[in-house]
Amino acid sequence: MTLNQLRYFCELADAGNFGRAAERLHMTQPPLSRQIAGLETELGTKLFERGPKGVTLTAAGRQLLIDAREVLRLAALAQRNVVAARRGETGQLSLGFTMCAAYSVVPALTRRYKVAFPNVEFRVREMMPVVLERALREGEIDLGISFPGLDGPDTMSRPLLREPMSVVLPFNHKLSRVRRLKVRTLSTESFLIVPRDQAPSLHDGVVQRCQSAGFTPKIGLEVYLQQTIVNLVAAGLGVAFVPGSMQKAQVKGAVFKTVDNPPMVDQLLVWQSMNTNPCIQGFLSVCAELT
Amino acid sequence: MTLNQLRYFCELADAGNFGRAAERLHMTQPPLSRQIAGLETELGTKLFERGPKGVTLTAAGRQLLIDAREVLRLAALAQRNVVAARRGETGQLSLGFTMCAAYSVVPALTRRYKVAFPNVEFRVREMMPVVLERALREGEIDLGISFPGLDGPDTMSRPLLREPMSVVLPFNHKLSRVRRLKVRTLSTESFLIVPRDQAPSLHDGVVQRCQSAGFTPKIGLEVYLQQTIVNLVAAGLGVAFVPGSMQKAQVKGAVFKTVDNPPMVDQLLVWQSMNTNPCIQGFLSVCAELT
DNA sequence: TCATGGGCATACCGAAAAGGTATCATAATT
DNA sequence: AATTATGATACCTTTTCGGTATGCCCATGA
Repeated sequence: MTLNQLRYFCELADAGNFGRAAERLHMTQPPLSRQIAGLETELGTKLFERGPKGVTLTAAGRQLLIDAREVLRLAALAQRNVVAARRGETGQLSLGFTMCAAYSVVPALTRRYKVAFPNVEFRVREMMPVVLERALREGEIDLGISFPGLDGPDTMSRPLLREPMSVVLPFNHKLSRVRRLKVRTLSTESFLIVPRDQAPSLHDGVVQRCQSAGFTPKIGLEVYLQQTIVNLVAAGLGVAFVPGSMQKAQVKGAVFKTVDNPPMVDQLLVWQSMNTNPCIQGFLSVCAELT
Repeated sequence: MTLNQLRYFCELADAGNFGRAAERLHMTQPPLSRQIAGLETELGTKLFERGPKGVTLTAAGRQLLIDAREVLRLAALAQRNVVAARRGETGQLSLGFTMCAAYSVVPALTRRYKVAFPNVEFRVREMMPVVLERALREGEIDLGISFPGLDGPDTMSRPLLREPMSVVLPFNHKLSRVRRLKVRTLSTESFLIVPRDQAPSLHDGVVQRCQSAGFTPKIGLEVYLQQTIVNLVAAGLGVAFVPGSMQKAQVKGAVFKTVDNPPMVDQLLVWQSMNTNPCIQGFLSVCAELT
C-alpha cells in the first residue's frame, strides 16, 4: 500500500468514475485502473462496484475512504511540521541560567519568546554556573545565560545585558545612610566576592575598581551565588559589589548604593556552535529585538 | 513522500546507523542511503546528522519521527479496518421492519446482533410495509422484516418466524368468554383484515381458514396495520385474525383466542441480492443462530 | 605518521513498477 | 441497431528501485 494509491483511491471515490479521477490526477485512465486494481488485490477486497455509469464504493471502500483521508491528512501535516521544525517554529528548546540572570534578562526574554514561538516546547532551568557549563557541553541545554568566562572553543555567545554593579551594605552599616558613597571609604571593609574561577570577569571587575580607588579589597568570604552574597551581607558578614539588578531580590536588611564608575557586569547568552537546533536562531532573533 | 520512505526513516532513527537499519529492513545500505537522501531533498531539510559512529536525528527529524510513526500506525490500522469491513465486522447496517415484527422477532435479533457485531453501526427503523419495499429497492435499508409478498426478482429472503394467528375479539363480545373458540361460530361476524395487496399471504390465510370452516368472511374494514386492527377490534368495530405475538401489544379491551388449525403467518427477512454489504452475512448468521 | 576499519555516499547495472497509447468488451441510450 | 460512455487489457517506454562495487572521511591505534 502506498500513499499514491491512497490518493488515487480518494480521488476516484470523489470523482465517481475513472476518467474524471484520472484527469484530476493529471494522468490517464488505464494506469489509474491498474493502481486501484492492485490496491484491491493487496487488500483482498473489492473497493468499488463498477457500474455502467461510474463506480460506487463498497462497504469496505467506505471504511477505507475514512481511514485513507486521515492518513493523507496526517502525511501532509507531517510535511508542514518538518518545515516548521526547520524554521525553529516548533520543537524543543531548553535554556539554563544563573539565578542572578533570573533577576534581570530572563523574565522578559522568556515572555517574548513564548509569544513569538508558541509551538516550541520551551523549558527553562535555574542552575549553578559550573553546572550550566557542563549541561551546555553535554547538550542537556541548548542555551545558557551566565557571566563571561565559559567561552570554550566550540561555544558561541552574544551579550545580552551590561549593567553596573552596586555596593550592598548591611542595613545598620555606618555608611548605609550616606548620599553618595565613595568606593575609597570601603577600603577597610571585609568583602564578600565570588571565587575567581567561578566568574573571572565579575571577580576582576570588583578588584580592579577597588584598586583604582587606591586599595586592594580584603576578601572576607568567597561565595558562589550573588543571591547568597546579598543574604550574607544583610546578615552582617561584610560588604560586596553585586549586579544592580540584584536589588530586585528584595532582601531585608540589605542596602544598595550606586557608586561612580561602577564595575560593569555582562550577561551573556552562550550556546554550542555545533548545536543545530533551529530554535536557537529564533531565540537569538527575540534577543536582538529586545536589546 | 512515500510510506516506504517513512518506514525507512523510522527504522533508521531506531537503529542509529544505516547498516543496521538496512539489515532490519532486509535490504542493503546504499538504497537506504538514497531513499533517506531523497526524503531529505524533498522536505528540504537534513533529517539526520551523519557522524563517524552513526547518525542522530536533527530537530526536524525528531519532529518527523513523531508524525511518521503516527502515519504508519494509521496506515496499518486502515488495512485492518478494510479486512474487518469485508468480514462485516465493521461498517453500517440498517434494518427496516413492520410494527408487527416489532412484537416478535426484532427485539431478540437486535440484541444478539449488537452483541455479536459491536463495531457495526446498526440502525433500525419501523416502517409501513409499502414504504419498506420502496426503501429496500432504493437501498435506503439493507434488510427488511415483513410478511411474504414483496419477493421481487432481485430480492432474497429467509424465513425468520412462523407463528399461528389468533382471533381477537372485543372484551364485551358474546364469544369472549368461551373456552375453546370454533372458527365456524364467527361466520356472521364482520372481519377487520389487511388489504390483499398489502400482505397477500396474511389475507389469504385468514380467508382460507374461514372457508375451510364453511363460510366466507364478511370484510367489514380493510386496515393496513395489525396494531391498528387490534385497536379497532377493541373499539368494537368487528373481529379479526392477527399474529399471536400481537397479544404483547397489551391493548385494553381486546381479547385473544386461539383456534384449531390456525392460519400461520410468516415473518421473512428480505434483502436485495445485489446488495453487497458484508454486514448482511453477519446478520444472517445471527438469525441462523436464533432459529 | 601512516595503516586500518567503521560508516556513509556515489557510480553503475539489471529488474520491477509506473505511466502512456491503442484497443476491446459491455451496457445504457438514442 | 448504431452510438456513447465506461472500465479492462495489451503492449511499449520511462522511471524508480534495489543490488554490487567502490570511494571518501574520520577516528583509532600501532
